Amino acid sequence: MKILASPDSIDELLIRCRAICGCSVVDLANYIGLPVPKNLKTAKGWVGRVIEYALGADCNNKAAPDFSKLGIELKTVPVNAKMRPLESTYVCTAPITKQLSKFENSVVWCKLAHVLWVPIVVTGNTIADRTVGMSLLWQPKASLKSILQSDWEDIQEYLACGLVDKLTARVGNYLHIRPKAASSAVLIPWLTLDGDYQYTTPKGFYIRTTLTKSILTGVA
Amino acid sequence: MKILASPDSIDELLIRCRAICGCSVVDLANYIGLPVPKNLKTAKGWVGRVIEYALGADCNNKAAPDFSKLGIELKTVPVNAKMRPLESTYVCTAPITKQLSKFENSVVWCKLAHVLWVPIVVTGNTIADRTVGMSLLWQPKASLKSILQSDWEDIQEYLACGLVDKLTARVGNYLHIRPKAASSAVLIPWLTLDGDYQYTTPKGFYIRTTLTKSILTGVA
DNA sequence: CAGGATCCAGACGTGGATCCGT
DNA sequence: ACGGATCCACGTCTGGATCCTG
Repeated sequence: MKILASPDSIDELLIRCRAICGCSVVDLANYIGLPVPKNLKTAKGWVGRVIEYALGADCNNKAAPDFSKLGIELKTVPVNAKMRPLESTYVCTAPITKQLSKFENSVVWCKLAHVLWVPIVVTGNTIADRTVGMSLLWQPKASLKSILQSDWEDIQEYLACGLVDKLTARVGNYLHIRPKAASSAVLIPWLTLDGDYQYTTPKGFYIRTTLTKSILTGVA
Repeated sequence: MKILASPDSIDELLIRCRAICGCSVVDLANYIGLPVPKNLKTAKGWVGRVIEYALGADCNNKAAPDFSKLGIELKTVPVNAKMRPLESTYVCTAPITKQLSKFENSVVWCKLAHVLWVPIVVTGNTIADRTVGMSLLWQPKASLKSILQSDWEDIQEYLACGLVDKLTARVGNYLHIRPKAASSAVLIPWLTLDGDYQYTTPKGFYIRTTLTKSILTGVA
């Protein structure tokens, strides 16, 4: 398999982005030497992995940004022909205990502060119907950061108040919470304000398509 | 592979122990359907797993006793022809942060409160030279419990005082600390009293052969 | 169509212990 | 001989996301 080193500069990263723009994801995978699954039902993260390899992201690195030397996070997002995002975007796992009190120190902000968005244009139902779009290196404007922070603080508020079961995907303007687990059967304990244990499915932070749409159109 | 249910009673467990007493470990593994490695260098925990299957211990159960219905922990211990233990016995991982303040609530005590010792008689250097000895269902006498507690408290003292690097295998009469990791390259952070981070290899609680010898001879 | 459910790969942690150099 | 180093299996967790149903 062809392994690319992590890019040393933003210029190098952007050159790589231009190089894969327009490519079919299957062609990219073949070039790299990654096996191509029949469909994405049982390989949901496969496209993301292809792009990681194609751009030389440091795969298998935990809490660090994908491009560690540059401090940049990579996010692939499926879009239709009009560049409208088809899915919300996973950001990171959400501890169901209260996090750090400052948004700036949160994993969410760490991930979203500097992102390379790689749109994947979806033109049909097969895995062959996915091509790489034009990448966008992005940092949130101050106004957006405020909204994200406010969403994040709202969510922390639910946790601090022991309202885990009331914390649904409906909470949050741009940033919200969704289940993140192998299935709804996976349960983790959390401590209520009464000191009792309750159980809930693990959660993740996601951003809504309304926001990714604004990002991809250059509005955010 | 032949899977045995967890025993429902101590009698049932002891009957199983008698049934495998005298058996070659390789024969047992073949009967169960477990592949036999060439040697133990690269399969160090293999004998323990064979005995788990042979007795119907709940494998793959985390903090719980091996025989969950009975609250009994299973320990295999290699011994020579004179029943002298050849190795110290691993008890559990040792958090390098201070544990609970009461020995009775510690994982160490939880594991050692009720143990089924299965001696494995080692008569040579090959994997074929290991046969199951006579098992011993055991609970520590009060006098021993005091010593274990004292050892455990000494160790907690080192941790509380931020003396992780001074906490070697020399500390403790019967219970002591040893490295427990894939290699000495594995490092975990710990917080010194000064608030600094330092790194150390993960540790485990072990009991010395002097103690297991006393146990197997019925003295402890 | 959005909220909830689900899926894979690979890293990591833990329980099972024995190896090995001084 | 014993203190420190090491090895496998396997369950769990995390990062990568998309599926699916009312």
